[in-house]
Amino acid sequence: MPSPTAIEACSAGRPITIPASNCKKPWPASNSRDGLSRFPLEIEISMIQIKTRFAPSPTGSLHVGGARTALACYLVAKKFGGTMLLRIEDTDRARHQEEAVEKILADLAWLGIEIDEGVGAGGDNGPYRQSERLEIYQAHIQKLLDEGKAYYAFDTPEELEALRDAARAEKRDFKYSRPQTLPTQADVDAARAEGRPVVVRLLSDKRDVSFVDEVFGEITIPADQTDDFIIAKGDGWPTYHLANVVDDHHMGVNFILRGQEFLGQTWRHVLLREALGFPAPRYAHLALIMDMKGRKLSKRDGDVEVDLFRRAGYLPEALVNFIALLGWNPGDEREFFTMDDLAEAFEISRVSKTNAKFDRDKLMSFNTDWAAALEADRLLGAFTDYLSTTDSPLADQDEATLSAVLAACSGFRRFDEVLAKVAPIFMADDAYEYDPKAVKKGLEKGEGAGYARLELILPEIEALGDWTAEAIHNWMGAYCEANEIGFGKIGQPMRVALAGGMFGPAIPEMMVLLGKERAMARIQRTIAMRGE
RNA sequence: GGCCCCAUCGUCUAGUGGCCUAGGACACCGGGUUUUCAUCCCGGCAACCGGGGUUCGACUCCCCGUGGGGUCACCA
Repeated sequence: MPSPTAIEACSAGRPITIPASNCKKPWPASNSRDGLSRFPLEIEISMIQIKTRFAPSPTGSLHVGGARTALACYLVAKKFGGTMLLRIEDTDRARHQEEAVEKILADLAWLGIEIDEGVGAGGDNGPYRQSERLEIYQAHIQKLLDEGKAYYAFDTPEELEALRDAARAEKRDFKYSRPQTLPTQADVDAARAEGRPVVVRLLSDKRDVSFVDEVFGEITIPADQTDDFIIAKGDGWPTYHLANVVDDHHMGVNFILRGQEFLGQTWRHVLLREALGFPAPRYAHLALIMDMKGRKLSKRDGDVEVDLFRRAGYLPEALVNFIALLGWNPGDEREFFTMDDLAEAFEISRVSKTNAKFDRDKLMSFNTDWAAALEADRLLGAFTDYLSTTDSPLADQDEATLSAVLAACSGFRRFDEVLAKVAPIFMADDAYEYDPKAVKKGLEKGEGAGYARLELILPEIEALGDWTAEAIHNWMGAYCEANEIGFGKIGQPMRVALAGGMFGPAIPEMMVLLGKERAMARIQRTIAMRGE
């Protein structure tokens, strides 16, 4: 059964560094040269081994809000040569989804966020899944009980709900009222015998609770807003608050970054932490990401899961760059950042307190820029990764072909656009479809001028010696000049003949991708269509 | 509703009392380059939530109002 030794065991031999938090004067900082804090530092930052953690609950795959938090954890750890830990918070057995853990790991990896310790990385402070740490939590709960800092309670959820309803009806806050005399072990036994639930509540100090947040400054929760919250559920498992505080301490986490939804609940953590005798970590809460209507981002808004962006043809570099700039900026006018650039430039002191709206147009713009900037190798790798999520016939092409496709589509915004542009090329020569509007405009207009032009140029194309984009392009230019016509006069008919529509890569590139034989076949097929 | 937090172009934001006639980027509008789509280039439109203070001087500091968000679980 749980004993104090279990507690000692999990913190044995691990010196706890005291972070320079909890300093009084919060605003503004005059000496935040390290960029880590807007507040005066009491300890040189270089002396502290920073350890951040991302602690998702495995209820689904990673969404952009989680990705942003994880990115901040990664960046802070990396900037200061610290470590980032990944812990899975699965104390709620009902909502647990095992596949979610693998998905989260894959999403983080795709984004380029590397975990130093924890699930998927190992380490000496495990296990890193809360579902495997029950004894540790129970030991701490028992310790609190033994020291008179926590007590048992037997209310049923129904009774609690009734109390809340009553409070609401009277327009006053519901706060759990502590019994005059705390239950004894005999009361516990009696309750159990009666079949009543047995939970444990923290005996909260009745006082205002203050703490310093690195982005929001000093936060104070009035005493009348706190109460004796539950730390152990009826099923014996700890609540989020207890498990979280215990784990952060024993795992050596000293810098907590998380969403702003926890800001108003942090008082529970400080009270718990103090009852447990743990030193204070530094806190930084990140403002939330909203949809374009200003509401909390949800699945109703479409792609909010990282994996969906991957499947939609976005580059992880672009997503990371965009997300990093949601609520943070370097202070100058740079906007283009690699992960390494971010790690160097990122400063908690420059993180905004305002919620940010997730603007897909801007994400698209970043993606376009990144697609143009990425080295050919990396771009090819990303494209291959994208193709692996589709059922496109492109997925079977060799690297040389894929590279040629990418080059032919330079200026593209997203991988799905590349796919759309070259799709006709990778269909059978008698299978791609003609866009009626394009046929009318490029072929039929002017009493079949387009068809006539195709017939005229076919022999010249056949006579072409070099089948390279450059040679084809030169020939087209020379032909237009010799016949005193504009480029469009042959370009439009050729485009329709080659791909059936009015958009796609440049014609020479398309022809090279097709090969001479297939290009000719397509032109012939198109000519044969005349008069049908 | 109580409590906590926030408030500059449509969006992300710069701004730490005079450098602000408020800067950049995306979007949008106009023009240009281009054989198509896209890219790219040039130009333009566009904001300090309101009211009181403080000050010689407020986008910047204080107060109130308004608006928005978060949170008030045996979920995390």
